[in-house]
Amino acid sequence: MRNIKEIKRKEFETVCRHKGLAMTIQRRTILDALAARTDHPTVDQVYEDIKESLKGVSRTTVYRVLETFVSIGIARKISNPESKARFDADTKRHHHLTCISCGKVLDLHDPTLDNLVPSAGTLREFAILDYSITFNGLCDCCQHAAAQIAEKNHSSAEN
Amino acid sequence: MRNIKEIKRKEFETVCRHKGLAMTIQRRTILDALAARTDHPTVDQVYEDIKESLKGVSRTTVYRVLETFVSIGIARKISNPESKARFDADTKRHHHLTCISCGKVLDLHDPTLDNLVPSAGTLREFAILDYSITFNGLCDCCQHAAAQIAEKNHSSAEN
DNA sequence: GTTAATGCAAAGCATTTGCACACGT
DNA sequence: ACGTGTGCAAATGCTTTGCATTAAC
Repeated sequence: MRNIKEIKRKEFETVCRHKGLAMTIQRRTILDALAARTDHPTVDQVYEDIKESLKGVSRTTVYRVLETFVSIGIARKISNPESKARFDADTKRHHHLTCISCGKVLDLHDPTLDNLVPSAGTLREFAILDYSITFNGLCDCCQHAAAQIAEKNHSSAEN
Repeated sequence: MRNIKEIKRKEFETVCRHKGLAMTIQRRTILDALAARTDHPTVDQVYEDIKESLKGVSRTTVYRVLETFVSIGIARKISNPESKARFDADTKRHHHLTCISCGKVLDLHDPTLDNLVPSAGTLREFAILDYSITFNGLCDCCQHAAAQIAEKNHSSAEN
């Protein structure tokens, strides 16, 4: 089994041939950049990642290409409470750990969470196609930062 | 037991006294408007709801007041892939049914989904504070609309 | 009377759009 | 060659900010 980048590229080429989409350098590069990250980059983060290797590329193109990926099903726009969109090349069922302090979004693959079904009575005529759980909390860094602040307050309270 | 509006107002008054926040007409009115809806309104929708009864209120105030509500814990900003923030006065644990066709977000209260814990091995140094499940699918209306289109295609295929 | 909250207008980001040019098929 | 995709710049939409005024405590 090849790496995720190779797999995504194949998937993309198949869809392109099927739908008559052009395989431009921009689309290839942006797909590679997206597949290389597991932290759900924003449009700007993807742009930063590719602008060195693809001189002259515009932010507009990154916006448009990412939307194209979502519409053909090889990427997803993930829900988050920030004011900017975040994208994910992983379209398999998985869940998210969202840091309420820094906004980082981590993937959580956990088979024990992959077969939830709401109680029959709670669903009124709604046909579920998929679902995703968002766990909100504090990531490693932010926990340490919070602990340091608490520590500081504690020692100054002692003086 | 009184209605949600009364309950929210009491909750708000308690927090205000505790934190020394002023109970302005704007805050009361915005809280009432938010508590009166179950469909996760945007800032603009709240503004539209109150501008008649509170002449001269500004959008800026609605933005600031809703953020205040989130920071004191009497409302939540909900995750969604749109580019605008949506708010929810229901701060109890609950889940969402999101229609991928029309964008509507319905609440799902289901105790069987309220005590999920990820497998120990899957969590790397992340402190979970809360979580919410988003079920994506088709609401009643959109299912019917889809069925009608399918029906139409089927009968024209017969000709 | 103090301090915090509001309203206004302007600024700030993220995102979208129109149009001419360039590129992939 | 044709039509789609891209780059640029301007426009749009949502949100935030600075500052003077107003209102709550």
